[in-house]
Amino acid sequence: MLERDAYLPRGAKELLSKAASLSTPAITPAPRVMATATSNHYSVLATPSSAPPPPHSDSGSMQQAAAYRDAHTLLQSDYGTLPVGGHPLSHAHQWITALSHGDGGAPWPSSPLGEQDVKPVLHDSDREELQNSSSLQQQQQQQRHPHLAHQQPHHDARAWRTSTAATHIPGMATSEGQSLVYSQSGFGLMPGGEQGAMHHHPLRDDDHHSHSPHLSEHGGGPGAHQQQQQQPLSHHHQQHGGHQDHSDEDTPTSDELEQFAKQFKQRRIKLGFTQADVGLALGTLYGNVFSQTTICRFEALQLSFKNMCKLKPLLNKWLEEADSTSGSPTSLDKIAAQGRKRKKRTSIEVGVKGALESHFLKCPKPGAAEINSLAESLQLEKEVVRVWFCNRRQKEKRMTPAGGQIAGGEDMYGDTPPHHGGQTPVQ
DNA sequence: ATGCATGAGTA
DNA sequence: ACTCATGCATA
Repeated sequence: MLERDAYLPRGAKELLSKAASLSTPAITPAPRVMATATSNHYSVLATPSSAPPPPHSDSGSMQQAAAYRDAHTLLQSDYGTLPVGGHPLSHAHQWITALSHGDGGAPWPSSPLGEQDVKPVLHDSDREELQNSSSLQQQQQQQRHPHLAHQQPHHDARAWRTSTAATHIPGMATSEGQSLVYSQSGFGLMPGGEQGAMHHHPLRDDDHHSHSPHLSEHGGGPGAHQQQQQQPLSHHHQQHGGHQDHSDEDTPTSDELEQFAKQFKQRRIKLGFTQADVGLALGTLYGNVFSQTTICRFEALQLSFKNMCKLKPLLNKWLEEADSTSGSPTSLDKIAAQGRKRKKRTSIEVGVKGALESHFLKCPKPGAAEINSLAESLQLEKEVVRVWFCNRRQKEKRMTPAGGQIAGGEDMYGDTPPHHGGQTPVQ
């Protein structure tokens, strides 16, 4: 019940807390300005937002860092304040409402920041390209799941730490923001190369579907991570047959990644940067902005193997940059932000969580019906329950070094039905 | 540091 | 409807 309230824009309860993570050490090279928390967000009706005008609006790209922070802060607490054409978004589940209903061009014109996108290096043309950095992922993992047993040295999320399989990631050694075209396909099949003979043929269905991308630009509005897409690069799934040794240096092995993460964190701290700073810098330097969360997870190795591999080069480059420019202020730019509506985070009570946990143990992949009943009994939104399970599964896969479960691997739960399109076996 | 959330791409 | 990458909002 409480949860439900959260959805409503009534702004019943919103504590604007923010800032916790934004506060950063004072060691940063760039002048940072902390924005003062404005005020409301959800309480659209409660208090008319007072969008303060941006201090700067030109494309000066210098103190964007500060600007960004400001912007960020404002935006965050400003969700419900968008004066967007007053669409009556008051339906319970319309959190994400508005985003792209062309109401005038800019989805979130209300941005008090004024910084639309002043990125020196980013332009529409770029957006498409640079985005590709975050594109390699899922397919691979998914496949390993069902039947990867012998196909590849599954370096999947949970097992990747244990398996020191030497995986190569072709491509992506570039040092340019725009050339970061990671080839994920190579990733998936490369194992055969070195492994020798475990794979039947060069390409199984694995690679051909691998490719893409997805970018999620969802809530990350402010981050401005626009869509990422990778280039059509012809799936160069180079076979393993004499696979060229990537002359570069990216062939992250689990150990390497671990080492790197460790090192990275240390350096970062020594240089006086926060995780958030790094994320921002990556955006301005290479076009892909990442949040503090992602950097944090990288350092904590809480990302999937593939994801780690993808980020490593970027972070590595940033390290070099930061290192060389340690004395001089680098350009900490920003990125424009767009506000987006995001549902307020639902807090699930412990008791309810326990119930969910129990069900999870019994059935990690509940069918729609089951989710429904669960939702009812727990008085949660069905969507919330669904998402909870999704996140729960992800977490399991993530294999945080903490629990130390690192399963050996195979499939944890039954996955999608082998054939015959009809999910929801459980009913 | 982490929980809940979004969304692209895919099955 | 799911997975996976990613992140806002929070603890």
